[in-house]
Order: sequence, then structure tokens, then C-alpha cells
Amino acid sequence: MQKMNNKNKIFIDKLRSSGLRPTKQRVEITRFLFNRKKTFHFTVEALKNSMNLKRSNKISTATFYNTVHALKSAGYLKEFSLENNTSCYDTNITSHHHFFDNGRVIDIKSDKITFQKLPEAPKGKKIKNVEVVIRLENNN
Amino acid sequence: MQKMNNKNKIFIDKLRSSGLRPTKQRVEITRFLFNRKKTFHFTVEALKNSMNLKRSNKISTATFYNTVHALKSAGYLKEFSLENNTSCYDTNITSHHHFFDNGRVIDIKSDKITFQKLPEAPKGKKIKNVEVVIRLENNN
DNA sequence: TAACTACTTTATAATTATTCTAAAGTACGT
DNA sequence: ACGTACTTTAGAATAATTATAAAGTAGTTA
Ligand SMILES: [Mn+2]
Ligand SMILES: [Mn+2]
Ligand SMILES: [Zn+2]
Ligand SMILES: [Zn+2]
Repeated sequence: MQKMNNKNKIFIDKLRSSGLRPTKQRVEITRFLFNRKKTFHFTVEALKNSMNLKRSNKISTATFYNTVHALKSAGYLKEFSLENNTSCYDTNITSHHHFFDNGRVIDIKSDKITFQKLPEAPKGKKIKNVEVVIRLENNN
Repeated sequence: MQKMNNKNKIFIDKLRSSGLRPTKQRVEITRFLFNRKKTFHFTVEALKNSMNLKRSNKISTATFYNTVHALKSAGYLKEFSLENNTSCYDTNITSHHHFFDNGRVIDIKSDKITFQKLPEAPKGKKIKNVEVVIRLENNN
């Protein structure tokens, strides 16, 4: 029943390839997440509050979680933990690093950090990925 | 009432300098944490289960949380988030890095990782610390 | 030592993020 | 339009953590 207009094609495709039918709610969520120029970092609660604020017909918590999880499983989102033990999702799925600045998360492109020395993986293991967090504080 | 035997002096001192009276429960917890050769990484729940398993008079959850928080505030423990969004505490308070190996956490000494290139902090900010997580997977 | 007071421990309730459940609603192929 | 499978949703359940308040304990003082 979703109108397959060009404006939404890219979002509908993301949903389909995540194994989800492109319902009204899911397309809105997906457009909200990916219809932007810059990387977006968000918690599910913040996403829900932000999207539902302006809506009369609120989208349910479960739909937010389900949609975000499916997009993450399909590889359209990355997930990591914030310092308050909540999940932060990231529309930048490339391998990259982060500044943590008092709850604010800022991307660091992968090529901005290079290593002179890295340890080897323990016996029987190999390195899956390397992620750097640079914590910031105010000057002075 | 706590016997000030030499065996416990070091733990009692940690508690005192964390602003806590060295009660029986607190000394036991502190000794359990620090009376070991190698770095210890733990969640509060795991610590509680581990210590209470062998005890008839269980120490309460609140006492575990309170003691760990005080030791952390005093700088005797470091805290970071695991991938399942729970707090992991670390008896190694030096600046260092970690392997994450399927829920297992392994220290990487600071000098095992050096950088060739690091980004500058954004305007008005400075770098507080840099922490690397190397995620592992099995070979093959 | 007895009493006083402040600090602790503990059981339990509350909170928060997240996941689960089941019922009512909707979409899609026929 | 019909039937079935997938969705949405409200609300319950869960897990980690924090808060509350009553009962216990320790250090200090008389
Ligand atoms: Mn949680
Ligand atoms: Mn939590
Ligand atoms: Zn990012
Ligand atoms: Zn460590």
C-alpha cells in the first residue's frame, strides 16, 4: 500500500533488503535516519522522542526497536555502547573512529588515525577490527 | 571492630582513602578485587555471584554497588561499557587498551600500541585520553 | 562500660533501557 | 473481496542499576 514514489525508493530498498516490508512507519523511520547529509548517531529512545514529538499518531517503541535492529542486522547501521551503557547506532557503517565529547559523538575518518605499532592477536585468534575512542574535555 | 592485621592494611587504606570505613563486607570485597597478581575485569553482578557463592551470609547487592562505585570514584578502578551495555570495572587503572574476545576482556599494555597519526581535538577542546579496542575472532 | 550518634547494611522498591507477548490491524497474492 | 501472513501496538517482562528507609554496627564520649 506504500506509495512507491522515487523520493522513497532508496529507503524502501533498504527495508526490503533488511527483510522488512516497507510499511508507512518503517519508511518514515528509515527516511528520518538516512535522508541526511551527515552521519547520524542516535539512541533508540532519542530517535523515538525526536520523531514522535511532532506526530499525532505516535509510532510505538517496539516498532522503533524492531526497525533499528533489522537495519543493523542488514548492515545499514553500526552499534556501539555509550558510557552510560546504552546502545548508540551510527549511520556511518564504514570502519571509523570517534570522539566522545560529553555525550556527543563525532566521527573520525579512518585515515585520520594510523598506527605505528599494533599487538598481534593471541594464539588461535585474529583481529576483527580496531576502534579508537578519543575522549575530549574543554580547554583550560 | 575490623581487625587491623597487616594482611588487610593495604585494602583498608584503599577504603579509607575512598571515604569508606573499612567494614567487614567492604574489606572482603576490596581484598577479593585487589589481592591478585593479574588485572581483574568484572561486572558488579559477576562479582556478587562469585563472592556470594561460597558465603552463607551473603553481602547485599547495594553494598557491592556502593563499594565498587566508591573505589572507582577514588580512582582505584576504571569503568567502561561492554558490548551488552553493562559496566565493566578494571583493576588496572593505568592508561591501556583492550582486546574484546567474545565477552572476554584482555589488557593491552599502553606501549603495545603507538600512533603514527592522530587527529587534533576540535576547537576549544583537548584530548583527555585515547583508548583502543581490538575485537578478536577465531582463526579460520 | 553505657549511651549517643553517625555511618552501614540490607531488603525491597523504583527506574531505565530493552525485549517479549499477544491481540488487533494491514498488506499482498489470488 | 478473501484469506493468510506479516505488522503495529500497548503493555508486561527482564536486567542492570539506583534509591529508600528501617534495622544494625562502629567510633566517640561520658
Ligand atoms: Mn540494559
Ligand atoms: Mn542500565
Ligand atoms: Zn560514527
Ligand atoms: Zn584493562
